[in-house]
Order: sequence, then structure tokens, then C-alpha cells
Amino acid sequence: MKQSLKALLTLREWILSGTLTADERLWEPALAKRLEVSRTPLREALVRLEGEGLIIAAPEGGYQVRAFDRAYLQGAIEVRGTLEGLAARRAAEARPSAAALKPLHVTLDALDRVVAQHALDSDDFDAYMTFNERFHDAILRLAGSQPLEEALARIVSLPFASPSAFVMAQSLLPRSHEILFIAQDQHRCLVEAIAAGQGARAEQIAREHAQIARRNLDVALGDHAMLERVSGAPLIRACLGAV
Amino acid sequence: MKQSLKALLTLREWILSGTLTADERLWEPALAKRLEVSRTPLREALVRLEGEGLIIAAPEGGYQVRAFDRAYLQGAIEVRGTLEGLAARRAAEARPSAAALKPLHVTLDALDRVVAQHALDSDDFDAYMTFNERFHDAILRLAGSQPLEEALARIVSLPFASPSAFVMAQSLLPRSHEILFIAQDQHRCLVEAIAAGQGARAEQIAREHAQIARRNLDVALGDHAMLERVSGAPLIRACLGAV
DNA sequence: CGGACCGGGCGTGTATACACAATTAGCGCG
DNA sequence: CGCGCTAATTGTGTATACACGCCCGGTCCG
Repeated sequence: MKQSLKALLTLREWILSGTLTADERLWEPALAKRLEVSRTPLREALVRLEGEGLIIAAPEGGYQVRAFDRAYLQGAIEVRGTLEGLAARRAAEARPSAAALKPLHVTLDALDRVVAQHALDSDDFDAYMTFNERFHDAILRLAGSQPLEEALARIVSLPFASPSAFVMAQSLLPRSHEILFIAQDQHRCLVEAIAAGQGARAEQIAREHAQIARRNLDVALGDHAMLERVSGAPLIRACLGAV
Repeated sequence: MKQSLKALLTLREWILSGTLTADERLWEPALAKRLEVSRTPLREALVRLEGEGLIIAAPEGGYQVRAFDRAYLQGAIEVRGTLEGLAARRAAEARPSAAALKPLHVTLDALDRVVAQHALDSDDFDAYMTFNERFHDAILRLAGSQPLEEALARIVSLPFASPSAFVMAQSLLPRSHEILFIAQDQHRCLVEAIAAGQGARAEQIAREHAQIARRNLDVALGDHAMLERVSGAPLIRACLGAV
């Protein structure tokens, strides 16, 4: 594996896991040593991470880990919802054939099987996450817009903005199963709208669907145990009174 | 000035102006020599340009200038329109005070003065472009969403996706003045909707406003003289029979 | 005469060395 | 004893040298 890729992946993991804390200054010589990489590929990784928005360039040079506040997370989820709304509308307006809709139905059924169980354990929520992401991806592909794909990829690269960012956190809630039912119903309506060519409806459903994440975020920001299950949670500033 | 910044700016200009042609392979040693920069800052600039989407990494290593087709441009404009729609809605829903709306009105008046003239020369279209961008920026700031700002900045970094990308091209059309009237009326309605807290209306207007760019794009793709006035036009693939 | 193997040049990826700026600590002077 | 200045250390930014892989061309052998 290329050293620059190793540096990029490791740094991303360290940032999201909290090994590198929010606002922490990133000293290249020290980091290079810890990563067992020379400064050249490390700097390449840093430039990429800046592009992803996980770190920011300090005015006096160098980088530091970025910290996000509640408003940023809400805004990011809103942007994702809006772009997924656009994707859903475009998918609907493309009037996809039954064959093109096949992967959507397959994933929908898989999600159904997960949700239909009586009790859900951690693995089930994990499976839900996987299929959920596949579902969102399938719609995006139906939209057939490369710029849209790129814009969404950018937003989702912020871990807490991804469609299934709060699924694991949500699993701690007493009514978690109920939430999945609701989300899955939205999935079903979304497919129905897309299949029927109802662009405006599909867009609205996709937007409202993203609001589930925002509601989960609001709950998680007040619940330490939930927040621990969210990737990138250590980057969230002032979310709880104490850590 | 830092060498990496010099490399970034110069490369961007070379790509947009067609000095480096679409699909052209970027050889680091040769480029470094032309830029009078060593390979280290050059590579940093290349990574940044890849993040901007102006170049792509070749699978066998190295980069090449990216080429865009008509569908991509349309999609990019659509994404911009959608995000600007979100910005407009958020601006409206924030119920900005009269003071907060001031810069919007000021810019609107400046645009009015440009459009109200009897005949417009190239400088007038230039002035229009400046105020137009300021106007779009002002709405974005009213929205008060950092993730949204970042997402829009990304899209707009593609030159032909920016709000005023086709203004200069449009100036060649016989009905160009008329188009500005229409665009300016949309600006006015947009401010009115935002001031009145009409979020849904503001969103729709902003979206439809972006369609002007898409319509100009369609015309420009069939008109060599118009296309010459669009920044980044050399990156557009198969737009005309011959160049 | 053709195919395969070997060598050289070229290009990317990485490491390291150097230049310059900033900050800090220590020392000297007031 | 305190303040200021200088010197050293540290970190970023840049240049260059090295390593490895790839492709191409030439040559030698079958």
C-alpha cells in the first residue's frame, strides 16, 4: 500500500475515533513518526483531509483537527437531505424501467426482513445500516447525475452526516424498533413514488427522511451513551456538560 | 507567495484557459519546469486540484485534465440551483431583520442601475457579474449554514457552474438585455419572498433562477462565439462539431 | 525472420536535507 | 529584579536525491 494512503486512512481513523482530539494541533514531525511515514506522504494526506473537511489549515501554517458544533451537524444533515431529495426527484423523473428498479426492490426487501424481526440485536442494526446505505446508493445511481454523486459523497464524508450515522446510536432508544418501522415505511413510499414518476413527492419524502437523522442527533447530543456509538462523535464540541 | 499557491493558481488558469487541454496528461517534471517550481509544491497543487474536480487521478498514477460533457454541466447547475434554493429557504425562514436585509437591497439596487441602462456594453455585463455574485453570496450568508456554504463553494469552484458563468456569453445574444430583466425580476421576487418569510417560494424562485444558466448553457453549446466567453469552456467535450 | 529477454530511460512515490520564520528561553544589561 | 534582546530550537515550506516500476527498444537466440 502507498504510504500516503496509509497515512490518510490511519489519520482519518485517529480523528474519528478521538485518538486525535478536536482542535488538536497536528505537528508533522511527530505525526510522521507515529505513522511510520515520512513527511512527504503525510503532507499529501493532510491536504486531502483538509479537502474532506476533517482538519483545517491554521492561519500561521500547519493544520489542526476540526471541531463541529450542533448547528454544523444539523446543517450538514439538511444539505444531505436536500441533495438526496434532488436525487429522488431525478430518479423519479427518469422513469426507470422495472429492471432498473430491481436493485431498489431487492434492498427494500432485505431491509424489510431485518425490520420484521421481533427483537433486534446489535448485528441486526448493523445489517440495517449496510442495507440502508445500499438503498440510498441505489437511488443516487438511478438519478444518473455525476455532479450530484460527487456533491453527496463530499457531504457524507463527514461521518455524522451519513444516512446511517445515527442508526447504532438509535439502537439504544426504547422506541428504536418503532423508528426503524417509520424509516422503512418512508423507504417504501420513496420507491413507490419513484416507480410512479412522482418526482415532487419523492423529493419531499427523501427530505423528510433525513429529518430522522436530525431528530436522532438532537437526542444523541444529550445522551452520552448514544453519542459514543456515533462515528466522529469526539469532534463534536460542547455537546455534553462533561465528557 | 508560497510556491504551492503559485502552482495552484497558475495551473487553474492554464486549465480554464485551455493552455492545458482536456484529457491532457500532466507530467510532473515537465510541469514543474514550466511553472518554475519544484515537484513538491506542484504535487500539493495537484492534490488540491483533484479535490476541486478540475483534474483526475489516472489509475496508473499521475493526473490528467478533466473533461466535462453536457450532462455534467447541466447536473452541476442543477445541484447549484438546489443548494441555492435551500439557502434562499433558510434565509427566509430565519426571518432576517431589516438591517440584515440591507446588503441584499443594496446589491439589488446596484443590479437595477446596471440593468436599467438603455444599452449595455461589455463593462456593464462585467459589473452585472460582480453584483450578481455578491447578491448570491449575500443570500448564502443570510442562510447562516456553514455546511451549505462549503457545499456551494465546491460546486461553484467548477467555473461553468457559477451563477454568472454564462453572463458574458449571454451578452452576445440579441435578447440579452431582456434576459437580464427577467433575471433581475427573479432577484427582486427572491428578496421579497425572503423578507416576507416565504421559504417555499424563495426556494422555488432560486431554483428556477438557476435554470437561466442551464438555458444559456444549451444555447452556448451550439455557438462557438458564446462558448469562447465562458470560463473553462475548453474543458467541455464534444460541444461543437469542430473547434 | 520472428519472438523473447534484457537494459536503459522515464515517471511516480518517498525520503531526506536545507532554508527561513516564529517562538521561547536564557542571559545580560539597565 | 525586571525588561528586552539575542540565540537556539522547532516547525513549516521547498528542493533534491533516491527507489521502484513500467514501457520501449534493441539485440540475441531459436
